Amino acid sequence: MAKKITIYDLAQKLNISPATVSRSLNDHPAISQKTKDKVLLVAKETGYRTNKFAANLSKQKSNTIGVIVPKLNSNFMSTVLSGIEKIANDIGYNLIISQSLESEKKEKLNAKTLFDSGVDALLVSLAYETENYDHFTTYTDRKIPLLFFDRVCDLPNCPTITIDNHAAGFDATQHLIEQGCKNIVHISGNLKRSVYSDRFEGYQRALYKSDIPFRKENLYESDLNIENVRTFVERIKNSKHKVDGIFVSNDTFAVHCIKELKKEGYRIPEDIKIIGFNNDPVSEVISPNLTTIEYPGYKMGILAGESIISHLSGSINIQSADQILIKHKLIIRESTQL
Amino acid sequence: MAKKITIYDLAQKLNISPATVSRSLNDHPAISQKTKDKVLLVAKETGYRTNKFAANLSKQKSNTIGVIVPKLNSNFMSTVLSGIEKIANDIGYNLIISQSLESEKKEKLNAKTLFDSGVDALLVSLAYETENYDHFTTYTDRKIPLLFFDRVCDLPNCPTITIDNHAAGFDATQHLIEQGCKNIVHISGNLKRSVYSDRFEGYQRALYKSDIPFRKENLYESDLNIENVRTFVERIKNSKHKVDGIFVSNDTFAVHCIKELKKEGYRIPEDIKIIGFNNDPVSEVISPNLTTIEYPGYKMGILAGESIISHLSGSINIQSADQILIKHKLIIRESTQL
DNA sequence: ATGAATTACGCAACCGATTGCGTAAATTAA
DNA sequence: TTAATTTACGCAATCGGTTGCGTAATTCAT
Repeated sequence: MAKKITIYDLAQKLNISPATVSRSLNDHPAISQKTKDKVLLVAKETGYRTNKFAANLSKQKSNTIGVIVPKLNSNFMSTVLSGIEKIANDIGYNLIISQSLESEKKEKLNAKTLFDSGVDALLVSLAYETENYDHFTTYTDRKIPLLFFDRVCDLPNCPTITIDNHAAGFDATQHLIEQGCKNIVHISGNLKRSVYSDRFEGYQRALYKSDIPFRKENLYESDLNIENVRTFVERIKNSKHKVDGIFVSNDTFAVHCIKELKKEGYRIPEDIKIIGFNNDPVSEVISPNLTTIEYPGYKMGILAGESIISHLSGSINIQSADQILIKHKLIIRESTQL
Repeated sequence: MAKKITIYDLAQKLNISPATVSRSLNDHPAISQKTKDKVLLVAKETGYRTNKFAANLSKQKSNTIGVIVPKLNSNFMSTVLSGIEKIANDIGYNLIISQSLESEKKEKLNAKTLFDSGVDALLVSLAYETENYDHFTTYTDRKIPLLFFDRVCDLPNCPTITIDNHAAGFDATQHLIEQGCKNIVHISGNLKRSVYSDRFEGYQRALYKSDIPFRKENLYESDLNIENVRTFVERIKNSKHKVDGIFVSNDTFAVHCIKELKKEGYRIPEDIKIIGFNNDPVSEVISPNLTTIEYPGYKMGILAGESIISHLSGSINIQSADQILIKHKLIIRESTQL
């Protein structure tokens, strides 16, 4: 059971003051190199470890970044987190990760807990449900850097990182149109979230541009839970107007649609063409391979990390509310091409 | 910009001592209900938030659990983390998550950082590389609960959570044998990790039990990175003895093997039967659907969380080094059955 | 009513590092 | 050699709760 040794112990051993020890350890310019060396040496020998609790208290910062995500266990989200962690780890920050499980209530709770834990910054991807953003004012009031990624909101002066979902939705739909689709269904997530509503608008704009009328019944809003695939396929089957293209806002859902449609005897892409979203690993496993929009999660994580760091280090003016857009890319595979 | 208010402020407002405020806030029995009520009320009104830094310092605990995983972005690991987070969150603990990226060096660094951050407990799934476990003695010395899951090691008095990999490897192989396979290849991860070596032993035992000789060339050890699929398939093709069954220690790798083998003209399961491991979502997307071993990640996370919590709350004797085994299950699908 | 037993709360010493301010010591200038 | 700078370090307050111990206040028993 190793003894806890403090700067006071070191000070005593060296016959100097704790203040000097502290400054030496932090490489403060007002301390001579000779003294620093002595301190560092003894610190090594005794196995001194700085007590973060004390340092945090006196500095009022924790070297910790909080993250709230809807759920950890999705390929996209864990990839983003992986990127964030990489950056945080590289510069010596810890990451406290919590999930809202798509519940606004839990999100509020997590925001509060993380605040009380004294995170130096907060990264958020919103829950489906969240409509009210008051739980973040605690942060903005105290000038704690706050950044939204993927599922963002329009809070003033809050940087966001997303792809251009509007353009991506447009590109996806446009691609289907170019492949000859005349009656395209769009399966969307919760339209309260701009990620989805933007894609939906892009979809509409593409239709409009090609003089294809938008039919209300061609919009299918859901939580993209694959349990709903069945219902959706029924709807396709019973559709008055023959559906020949589907733009799904999520690869996993798209993949299961393909499976189900194939069971129903549809040929893909001959009868129906399908495009997904995210470029999830499953998109290359399904047969036919799924055309999709690449949504670079890791890069998003890296950028989110870097961006929040730069805010923390104060190198960026806190008022400079930036909106980072990451490039998406259309990846054409078999599900939309003969 | 809200003012920071402390227990001293509350004390002043109420004309009582900070000690009483503190005890009231913590529902200490020595304080009358009347006083507690008054304190709570004023605390609410003024928007008092306890300063965790100070509390941590004086209590020498952080209400934080550290986690080190090889990588965040795998379906299995993020599912486990999701379970851990659920438990931690429910009982008011924060989770600091870091990834070793399969590097022993980084794992050591993370262990040190988390220790310095004052985590109350540590959950670890080891990196491929790790052979030396000295970085954990800091924890055991200080009696900080330490638990390994999935990729575990045999440190004395350290609880572990795994499935019975030996039995699972046996079941997988036995299943292939029952389906008529005579020459079964095993694709394993790094055999330094017991998860993999146990499965390998199970594989051997199953062969032995059916009087099938084990051929050295039928063991393929790799990092299970799908870039190696190609090499592996070549090896199958050029094998002296016709391979008719493959047991892969990882679904993702197995799925890509199927893709590649199909390209080479092999029929699955007619020519070669394949069984994977993990029951990853992709296993139900590939055609033919992949037979696999279910490895309940979420449950593992839940158990890991609960177990470490019980150690924390001291309800379990610290010496009671337990080894929790989670039940696995053989899931038979098309890739092994005609 | 009075001593004994409870109950309710305050005092003050921590927890361990940080930091503004002041000053002795060392260096330079005159 | 002495005064003016500069350098190097120490003092002591501070961050905000927590908690052992002591005592005043209240309740109970007789």
